[in-house]
Amino acid sequence: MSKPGAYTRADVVDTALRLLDQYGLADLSMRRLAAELDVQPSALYWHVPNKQTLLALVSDQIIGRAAVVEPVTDWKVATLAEATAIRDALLAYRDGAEVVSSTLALGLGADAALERIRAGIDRVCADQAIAQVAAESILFLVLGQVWHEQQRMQADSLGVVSQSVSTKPEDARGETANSGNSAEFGIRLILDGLEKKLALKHGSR
Amino acid sequence: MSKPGAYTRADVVDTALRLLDQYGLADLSMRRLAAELDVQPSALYWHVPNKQTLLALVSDQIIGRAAVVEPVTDWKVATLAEATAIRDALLAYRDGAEVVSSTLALGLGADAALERIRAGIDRVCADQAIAQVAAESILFLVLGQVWHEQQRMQADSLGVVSQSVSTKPEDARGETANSGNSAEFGIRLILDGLEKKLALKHGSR
DNA sequence: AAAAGTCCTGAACACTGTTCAGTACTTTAG
DNA sequence: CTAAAGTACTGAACAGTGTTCAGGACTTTT
Repeated sequence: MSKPGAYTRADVVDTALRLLDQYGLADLSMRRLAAELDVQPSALYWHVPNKQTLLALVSDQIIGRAAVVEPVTDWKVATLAEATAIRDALLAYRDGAEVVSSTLALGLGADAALERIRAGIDRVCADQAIAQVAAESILFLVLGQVWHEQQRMQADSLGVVSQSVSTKPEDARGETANSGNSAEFGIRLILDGLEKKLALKHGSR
Repeated sequence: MSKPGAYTRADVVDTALRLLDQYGLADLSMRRLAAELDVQPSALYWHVPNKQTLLALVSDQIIGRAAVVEPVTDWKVATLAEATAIRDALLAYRDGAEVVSSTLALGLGADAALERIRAGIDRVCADQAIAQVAAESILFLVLGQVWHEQQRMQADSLGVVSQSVSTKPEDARGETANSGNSAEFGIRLILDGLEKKLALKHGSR
């Protein structure tokens, strides 16, 4: 084994995730992470090759904590539930969408998200290429929306309050509920489009 | 006026855009930009308040150079053409999608892209909220795809060549053509889904 | 001739990710 | 029981980063 007080890679990743949620991605530096663990910055590089990899591990942690969806028969409902679970997971951590987006774009990890969305689609879509594009479409859509949303949250909380006239009293609750629905709405557009395409394929046989 | 050899804000932005395309976003530092203009780094802060704003201006430049689409009657064709024009604009500059994504997420500029896509949708969609979500869906989809694509390009060119067996001779041309088609495919899914939703709304009256 | 405005210099501040030789400690091997 | 190997870390440094700020030329306006 090792020294009793020694940290593992999992400890480092967990602490990084906690700091991310607490201070945001911009303030998540290797030095800050090291200080939080009462350790020299260079110590982190024993556990992790570089910061990018650390963020990839954090990403995996974020989407790994997405709720498990109970199986349902309708593939559209199932896929929508899967996408919503991922959406909620991204929303659960500060700057979650930005971290996962970057990681995914760089091609490191975070593939679990795609796989989960594809699982529902694959049940009805035989064409692998179509299923892949459809799943990517849904994932990019969710990531883009949540990223935008989280950035706005931070901007709002950071004093740039617009206090505009357009803020009707009912909007306070209404907006949060609506943002969830309008997120679903975009996904539904893709699913409906896919359904139509699949129906045509079956019908033209 | 001013000293003849003096730079304008446009000069700074244009040079930034050139350096972005040449060396990529990661290597686009204020110091490098200053060196390229034969100027001290601090001089840049007379033209621009900070780097984020600079990148926002660069973003506007990128999507501002998207080709003008000739007007067509079919709203779906028109919107698809608009989205494709934006896609091509992003692809025209190295790391174009990443820069625009970040700018858009931060809520600075790059709204022109959304407006262009919405224009086509607004022609048939009376509900502002629906049109907004549909347009956002398409834009996020395009940004995500191109970002991923450009990152893979850079990774490939940077020696991490997979030289896998799956690279059939025809794929060299085929992939480029296909990536365009599969990009269109995702957008079409959204447009088809929207069309169905609109048809239901009209039919249920 | 004086004031105002424009564009930039030079130096510094407070960070950042990362590397590397060395060190204490624990576990395994002979 | 001693020697080697492996684990987890220290301390210092390197080479950069965005940004600020007092001041200096230079041009234009008053």
